[in-house]
Amino acid sequence: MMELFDIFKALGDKTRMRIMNLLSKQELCVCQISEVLKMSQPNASKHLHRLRYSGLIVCRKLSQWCFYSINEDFIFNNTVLFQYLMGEWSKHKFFTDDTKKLNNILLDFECCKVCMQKSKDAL
Amino acid sequence: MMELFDIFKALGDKTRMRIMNLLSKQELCVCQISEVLKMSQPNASKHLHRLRYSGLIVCRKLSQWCFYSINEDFIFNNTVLFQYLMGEWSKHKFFTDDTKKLNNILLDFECCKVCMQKSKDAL
DNA sequence: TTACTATATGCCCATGAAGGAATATTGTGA
DNA sequence: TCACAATATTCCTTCATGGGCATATAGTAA
Repeated sequence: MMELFDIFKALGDKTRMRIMNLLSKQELCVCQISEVLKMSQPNASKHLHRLRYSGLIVCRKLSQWCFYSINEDFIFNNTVLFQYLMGEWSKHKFFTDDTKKLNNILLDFECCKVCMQKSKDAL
Repeated sequence: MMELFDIFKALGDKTRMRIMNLLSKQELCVCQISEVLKMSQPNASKHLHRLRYSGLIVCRKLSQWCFYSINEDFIFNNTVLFQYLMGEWSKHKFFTDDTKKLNNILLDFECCKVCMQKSKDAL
């Protein structure tokens, strides 16, 4: 089994929980995450690595961009837990603020217009 | 809100997850937990303190014994999560082994016959 | 009081995790 | 080739954590 405490350890960190909330909305690249969460790119990258290593997220590479998203297997194997998380994230301002900010950045932020287009084209 | 990541941090430890599994079966005192999990009493005590501080469990004192149990408020506020946990605990041998051992100890272990009786009398 | 029991706390050590800063890697385009 | 962009990795420091051990506390019984 994917060790139960590993899942909880991975989620037992403010930053990683915030990342999971963002990824539950849509696939994102590192620069978008570090922008929304106002953190350095290396730091975001490291947390993403951790989440990926724990099996919670997956990565899809497109030229120089890396698009992260929630691992479908994780959702499938932990449906109830994921439902709970979605519920909590939508309930607390702390997370909905991040979500709002994400939406703003998707509209206004220059950095990732190219990669967003690439992402869409590739689908 | 009870901080979401605090819940996950508290559960993101093998020992504490095992304790939660045991307490989901029934109210227990420290000596029973340390016996089942084969760990020192101070160590069990410290983990229980952590779980209590995080709001996951409560303690009921009866003379020199301390009976720990899952916090009903926690269950009420996190029903879906608790369902998930109960499901996982019953699914994996790692936890069901602890549960079996608990049952054996409740029958055979001398240490807590007195306190178990006290516990029942007090209800 | 004293002895004993159950539990809690404090000290210590070793390990691990988070974040900053610099650097390495990989891919693109000129 | 070189320059640049997105991401990953490494080093370092700091801080949190888990567990062993000894000790303190609280409650009971003689």
